[in-house]
Amino acid sequence: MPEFKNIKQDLEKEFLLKNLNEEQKQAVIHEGTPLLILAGAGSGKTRVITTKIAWLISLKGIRPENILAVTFTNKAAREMAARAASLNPAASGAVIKTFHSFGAKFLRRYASAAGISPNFSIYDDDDSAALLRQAEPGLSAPQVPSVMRKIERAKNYCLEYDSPDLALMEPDPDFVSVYRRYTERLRNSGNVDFGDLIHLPIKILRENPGIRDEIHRRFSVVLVDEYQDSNAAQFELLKELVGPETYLCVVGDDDQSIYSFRGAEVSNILSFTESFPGAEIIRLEKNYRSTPEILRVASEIVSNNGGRLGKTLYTECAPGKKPVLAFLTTQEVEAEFCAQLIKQAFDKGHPYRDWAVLYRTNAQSMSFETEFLKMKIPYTVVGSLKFYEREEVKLSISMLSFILNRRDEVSFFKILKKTVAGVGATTCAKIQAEFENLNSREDSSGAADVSSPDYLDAAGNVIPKLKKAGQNLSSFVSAVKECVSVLDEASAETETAKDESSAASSGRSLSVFVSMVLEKSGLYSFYRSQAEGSGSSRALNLEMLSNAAALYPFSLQGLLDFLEHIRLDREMAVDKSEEDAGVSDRVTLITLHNTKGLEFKRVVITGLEEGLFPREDKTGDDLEEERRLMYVGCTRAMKRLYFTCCSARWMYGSFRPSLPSRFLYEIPPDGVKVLGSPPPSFAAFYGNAAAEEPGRGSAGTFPGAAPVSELARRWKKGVTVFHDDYGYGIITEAFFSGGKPAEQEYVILVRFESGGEKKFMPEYQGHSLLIVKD
DNA sequence: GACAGTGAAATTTTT
DNA sequence: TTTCACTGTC
Repeated sequence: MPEFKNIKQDLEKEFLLKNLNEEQKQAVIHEGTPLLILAGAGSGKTRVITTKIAWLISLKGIRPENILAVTFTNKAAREMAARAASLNPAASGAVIKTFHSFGAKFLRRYASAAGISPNFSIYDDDDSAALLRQAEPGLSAPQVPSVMRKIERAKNYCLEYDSPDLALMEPDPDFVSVYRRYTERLRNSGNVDFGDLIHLPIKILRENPGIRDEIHRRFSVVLVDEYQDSNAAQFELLKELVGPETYLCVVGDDDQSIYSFRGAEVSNILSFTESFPGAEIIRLEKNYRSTPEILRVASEIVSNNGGRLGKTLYTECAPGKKPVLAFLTTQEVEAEFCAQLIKQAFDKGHPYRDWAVLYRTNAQSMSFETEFLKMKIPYTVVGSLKFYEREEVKLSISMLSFILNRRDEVSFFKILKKTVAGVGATTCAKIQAEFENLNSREDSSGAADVSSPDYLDAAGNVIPKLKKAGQNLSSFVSAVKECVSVLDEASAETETAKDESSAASSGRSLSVFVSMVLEKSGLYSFYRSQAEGSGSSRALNLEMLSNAAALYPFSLQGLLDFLEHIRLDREMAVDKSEEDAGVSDRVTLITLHNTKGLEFKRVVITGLEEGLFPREDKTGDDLEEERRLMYVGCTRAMKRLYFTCCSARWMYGSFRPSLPSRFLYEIPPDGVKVLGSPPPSFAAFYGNAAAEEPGRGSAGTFPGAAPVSELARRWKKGVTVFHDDYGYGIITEAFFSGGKPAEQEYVILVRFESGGEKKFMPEYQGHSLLIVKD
C-alpha cells in the first residue's frame, strides 16, 4: 500500500511544518552537510530542534536510537525530550542528554579502555579542590582555587599533564607536576572529576578505532543545542563523535555566550564553517517574543560588540511601550521602585508571575527580598542555596560515595574530620601514610582496582596505634563495613530476583538503605544533637535526601545511579515540595546568568552601574561578555522592560557613589523613557532627551561630572578617526571612566584597521587623533 | 585537637 | 560588613 504510506507521510509533513516560518522549515528539512542554525533570542530554537528530531524519525526513516542530541543543562535536555516526544512519541527512544551525562554513560560502558573502574563516582568542584589540597599540601588556601581553575582550564582545552601544548596555556613549569600529582591521585581514588567526563571519552575514542567505529555506526545524527556554550574539549568530543557519515547540526547564538568564565569558547560557533568544511548556516532572525521597542534596545546594545556572526532580529509583535530607565538613589529605593511597579501592575490585573527582577550578583537579591516581604509581594529566588550544596547533605552524599568506593579519599577524610570525634589532621595524615604504604607494597601495576587496599584497611592498621580516637574510628570502620555488606547482599538478591522474574523486585527502595547509612554513620544523631534551630532543619534535610532515593532500587546499581543523578543534576526533588507548599503566582528574583532560556512578560534589570554591571575589572573580551549578558537580560522581556540605576550603593560595608553603566550609554536616547534624575554626565551624553517626570525616589542626585556634552557629541561611537601613529580606525566604544565621580574622564575605544584597539581620552589627545567622518 | 583571634577578600556558575 | 582560613594558645 505505497499510496497509503505516502498520504500518511504527507499528513505527517504537514503536521510538523505547519507552524514554522520559512527559515525554520529550511532548518528542519536540511540534510547532508553539517549545519549551523544561528538562532536569535526568542526565534523558536527549541521548536526547530525538536521538530527536526521528529522529522528525522517520521520522514527520514532514522531510528530514534541513532539520534544523539546533547545540551548543557538537564533542564534543557528534559524539555527537549518532552517536546520532541509530544511531536512524535517515537522520539523518546532518542538519546537526549547533557554533554556530561552522555560522557558518564559512555565512560561506564567503556571504562576499561580508560583504565578505570566502571563503578566510579563523580567528584564535584569542591571535592576536586579537596583532592588537590590533599595531593599538594604545600599549596596555601588562596592558591588552591587558582590552581584548580588552571587544571579545569587544561581539561577544558583537552590538555593532559604530559601534553606538549600545556606550556602554551600555563608557562609555570611547576604546574605540570602539580597537575600530574592531582591526576595520579584522582586515578588512584577510582573517581573522576567533571572534566574527565568529557576528557576521558575523547581519549578512549582517539585511542580505540574499534570503539570509534562502533559509535559512528550507532549515531547517524548528532545535534547540539546552545552550541555557543561549548568548550574546547566538548568541541573535540564532538569531532570524535562525528564520523564521515554522521549528520551534524548545531544550534546556538553567539550573542548569548555568557559562560566563557566556565570555559565556553565563542570561537567554536564563530568558526564552525571552518571546522566542518562545507557546513551551511541558517539564520533564525524572526523573534516571536519581544516588542520592537525592546528588541531595538537589545540589538543596539549588543551591536557594540566586535567579533559577531551578526544577525538582524525583527519581530512582528505589536508595538508596545518604550523601555523605561529609572535613575534612583540607593538599592532600598531601587527595591521600592520595583515593588511599586509590580504592585501597580498587579492592581491592573497583571499577575506576579509576569515579573522577573534581574541582577548581576546573588548578593543583590537581599534588598528585594526585604522589600517584597514588607509589601507582601510573593517571590521566589532562583538558584540560591541549593539543597545538594548544604553541608549536611554533602556530607551524607560523601558517606554514600565512600560506601560505594572505599578508595575515595576525599569523601573518607571529609566524613572523618567532621563526624568522628577525636580525629583530626594528625590522624588523617597517619591513615594516608598507611594507605600509601599498603599500596606501594602491592607493587600495583598502575590502576587501582577493587581488590587494592582501601581506606578501611589503612584505618584498621592505624587504630591500634591511637589512643582515645581509636575507639571512635573503630566503630566508624565497622559501621561502614556493615553498610557495605548490607548493600552487597541486597544487590545479590536483586540480581537473582531479576533472573527469576523482572517484576519481582524485593519492594525495598534505596531510601531504606540511605536511612540506614545515615543512622549507622552517626550523621542523624550528629545533626539531631546540634542546636535546636538549624539542627532540626538539618535533620529534616537528611530525611529529604533519603526520600529522594525512593525512586531507586536497593542495590549497588541503584546507589550508583542515585549518586550520579545527584552529581550531574543538582536541581530536582526539593523544588517540587517547595512549589507545592507555596503560591504559584510569584515574582521571580534571578541572576542574569540564570535567565538564559527563560522569558517573562515584564523584566526589570537592576543595578546598572559601572563597577557592578559591568563589573569593574572587565575589559576586552570579558567586557563583551558582560554586554552579551545585558543582551540576554533584555531579550527575556516580552512586553515591558525596565532598567534601574542607583547613584550610590552599599557594598562590602561601605556606601559608595556609583555612575551609570556604560551599557546605558549604548541605548539610543529616543529608545527609552527616562525617569528620575540622571547624573549630569548622562544627561549631557543624551543631549537632554532625558528626564521627564521626576517620579518617586528621585530625590537622589548624581555626584560630580562636569558637562562634557560637546566632547561626547563629537567623539561618539561609529565615528571614523585617523591617528598619526596607528592610521585609520573606528570608535567602537565611548564612555566615562569609572573611579571617583569627580575624576571621571571621557574615554573612547578605537579599533584600527591595522587590527589593534586602543583607548584615548579625546580631551587631551585631540591633536594626534582626528575625526575623519561622523 | 579544639577554640578564639586576626587578616584578606568579596562575581557570574549549565556539569 | 561578613566570611573564611590561618595562626597561635590551651
